[in-house]
Parts: sequence; C-alpha cells; structure tokens
Amino acid sequence: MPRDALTRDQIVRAAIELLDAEGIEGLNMRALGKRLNSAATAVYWHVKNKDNLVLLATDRVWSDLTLPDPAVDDWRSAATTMATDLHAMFTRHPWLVQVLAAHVVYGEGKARHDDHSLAVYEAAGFTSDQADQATAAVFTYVLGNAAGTAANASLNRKLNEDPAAEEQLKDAMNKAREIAMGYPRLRARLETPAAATYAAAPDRTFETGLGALLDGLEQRFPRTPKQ
Amino acid sequence: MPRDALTRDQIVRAAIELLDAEGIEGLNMRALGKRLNSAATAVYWHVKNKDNLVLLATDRVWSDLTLPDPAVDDWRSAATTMATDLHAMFTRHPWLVQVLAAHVVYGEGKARHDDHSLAVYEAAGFTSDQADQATAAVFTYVLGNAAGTAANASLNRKLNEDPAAEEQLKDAMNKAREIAMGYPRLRARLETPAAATYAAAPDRTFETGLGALLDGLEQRFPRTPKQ
DNA sequence: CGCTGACTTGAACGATGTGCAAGAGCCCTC
DNA sequence: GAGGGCTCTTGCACATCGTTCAAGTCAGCG
Repeated sequence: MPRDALTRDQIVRAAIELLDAEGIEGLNMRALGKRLNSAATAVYWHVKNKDNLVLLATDRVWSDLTLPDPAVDDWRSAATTMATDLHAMFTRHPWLVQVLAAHVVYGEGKARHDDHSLAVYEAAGFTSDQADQATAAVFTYVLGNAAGTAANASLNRKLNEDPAAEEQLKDAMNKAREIAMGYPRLRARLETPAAATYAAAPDRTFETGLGALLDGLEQRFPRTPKQ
Repeated sequence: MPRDALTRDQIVRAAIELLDAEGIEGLNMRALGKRLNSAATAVYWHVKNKDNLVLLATDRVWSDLTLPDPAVDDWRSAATTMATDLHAMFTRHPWLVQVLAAHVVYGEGKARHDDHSLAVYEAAGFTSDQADQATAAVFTYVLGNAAGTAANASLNRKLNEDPAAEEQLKDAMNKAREIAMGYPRLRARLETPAAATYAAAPDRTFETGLGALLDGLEQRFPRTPKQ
C-alpha cells in the first residue's frame, strides 16, 4: 500500500461533509477530490460511481444514530425519542430526503434502525404486524417532515451564496402573499398578528403531529403489554 | 405573433409529460426541445430557467386536483379523500417529492389546496390553529409516504431501461437479505410466509397510518362542531 | 534489481444548462 | 409595398459535470 492511500471510509466522510455544507447539487467529484487532496478520478478506484457514493454516505449517517433502550422506558417515550433523533438526523443532513426519494435504500445502518424500531413497538405489546405498520407510519411522518426542512435548508444556502437572492426572495414572498390573499382562510392567517409566529413554529407542528399519530396507533392497536 | 409560437402552458405540459415518463433526471432541455419540435434554447424565451420550469410544473399538477365539498360529508371522509387524492397525485408524479424537498414551493395551485384543507378541518370544528396543525400533519404524512413511492418508481424505470439492472437488483436484494438476517426481528419477517405479502402491501400501511393520524388529531383536539 | 499489483493522475469524451448574436416571421405604418 | 420594429426561434459556444482509459507512480516481495 502506498504511504497515504485514500480509504473508502475517508471518502465517504468527506462526501458527507460536502453534502452537509453544499447540499446534494453541491457535491461533485472534482470538489470531493480537492477536499481529499487528490485527483477527482482517484475516487473511482474505491467507489463504483457517484450514486453509489451517495448511497454509502446515506447508510453511514444512519449508523451514527444512538438507539434508546426499548425495555426501560415506556414505549411512548422510546418511540418519541427514536422519531425525534431521526428528525434531528434529517435536519443535520437535509440531502437525505432527496436520496430517499430517488433510491430504494437498504443497508446495514437502516436495518439496524428498523430492527430497533420494531423492537420498541413489540416490547410495547404490538403484534409484529402492528409493529410493522407503526414503524412505517412513524418513519413516513418523520420523513415527510424532513422534506420541509430540506427545502428550507436549500433556500438558506441560496441566500448565503447569492447576494441577489435576498431581493428575489422578497419578490417571491410578496407574490405568495398576494396569492394567499385570494383565499379566505390563508388571508385570515396573514392578517392575524400570530402570522409571524405561524411560519416560525414548524417544530411544534412536528411534535403535535407525531403525538397525534402515536395516540392513534395506541388506540387502534389494543395492546396486551408484555409481562 | 408567429404562426405556431410556443406557449408557456404548452411547455409546462410537455415538461410534465417528460417528468412523468423519465423522472427528474430524465428532464433535460434538449429532450424537451425535441418534444416541442423546437430548439432547446427556444424554451428560454418563455421560462427563466430549468428550475423555474420545474416549479411551474409543480404548481400545475396541484391545480389539477379536485377538491371535495367540505360541508356535505363528515369531516373524516373529506379529509381522507383529500389525503388519498394527494397520495394519488404523488404516485402519478413521483418527481414531485424531490422538487418539494429541494425548493420551497408556494403557488396558486398549492394555495388553493391548502385553503381547502383548512376549510375541511375548520368545518369540522377545529380552531384555525388546530386546522393548521392538522393540515400540516396530514400533508407531511402523505408526502413522506410519497418518498417511498418515488423511490420505487425510479427503481422500476431503471429496470425498464437498463437490461443489466435486473441482475444487479437481484444481487442487491440478496445482500439486503443477508444484512436483515443479522437482526432478529427483520429475520423473523423474512422467515414468515407472510414475508411476500409484507413487502407488497404498502397501500394498507398508508391507510392505517392515515387513519391513526386522524384518530389522534380527533382525540387531541376536542371539537365543538359547527351548528 | 526488477516485477507485480495496488493505487493515482491527466487528458479526454459526452451530456447538460445556459448566454448571446443573428435570424425569421408577423404586423403596423408611411 | 417597403421598411422598421416587435416577438419569437435558432445555432453556436462555453462552462461544468460524471466517467473512462491509458499511462504513470509507488511499495514491497522475489
């Protein structure tokens, strides 16, 4: 082995850094090469192609999640913790949503996470079928939420990079406002002093929706708690 | 005006067709030009750039949705209809998820839809704040579900286009299977005869999750029904 | 020392988004 | 009906990107 050869792991780490900083359209092989102090094409010896690299990065961030003990706490808090951690992961790595919408992903990291989620619901007394549904529903909800986060992250990046973007955004917001004024319920929200708060509180919405979803699952699947 | 000039509307329609058929990475200006029997760059007179075109397409498909009467039926069925129609829209246009994860979208079509969703929940007796949360939660859930649909659509496209893809998929599935065998709950699902059913029934999962979410919202927001 | 196999490099190709200058078609006016 | 001025189209060109490939470099083993 040459002195300081590239590692697949090193490459994946660098790719994640780039993805986090620049988004998925900011990741390109030449920039990656520069960050690794090597030619862009050197990466191709370690990784099949860019798509594959992105998939490796995707599974990597999944493995970084810590999993709550399914036995100790009540299942609601374990489930909430998992969902919140997932949500945090998507916020840290907004590009993930785009990857998950474009590729069917199934690697070690996701398997580990899925299995643990099933464990949480089964420990709560759900049947394995019900645990499947609960896992899928909660994951789905968190992922949907992440799409909004990702879109905002992309917008913020544009605002930071392009000095003219701020002006354009103001125009776009005015146009959106004008459109909204044509619809009674949207207009009412714009005219309420709470309008400023409304746009600024997506977190509360995440929690409320998650709570409601868990309530619904609890009620829908009568459990016979283990032990 | 020249005889058969391009129309913005015509362009957007062609773009949607291309997006539906080839996915978001299949849409490129030269292919679009060919479909319109014009030079690729002719489009730029009608549309600022590709991103903008995609945004126009996005809002266009939103406008195609039909909205249920919020007054007549009980709110559950109105809400379910809206969610199901939205889900169907995402299935017809899988690229939408990727767009929504990359851009903050707000146009006429989405405004109309949002307003109507608020109407449904407000007619059910939710306060405007609760209607906001319900609208956001349900939309989020449907969008998250669509990510899975989109990923599958992309995979199917690859299978149709690339004859070697089938082999690769088989390899990937074997590897996934091997990984899953290392986790007790995933393994149990693979070993159950229901395993085949499990993967094939995402629709049921959508409905269950949606039902649970609505249950939870209903329970969480005690309503004083109008009239 | 030289061979082999692991890795890196640079040049190059094809695809893609987009700017630009020149053209084409239509209508209006003199 | 000739010219001027719109509106719209075209072809060319450039920059950027993913990726291939042949040629290089280097470590260690015989």
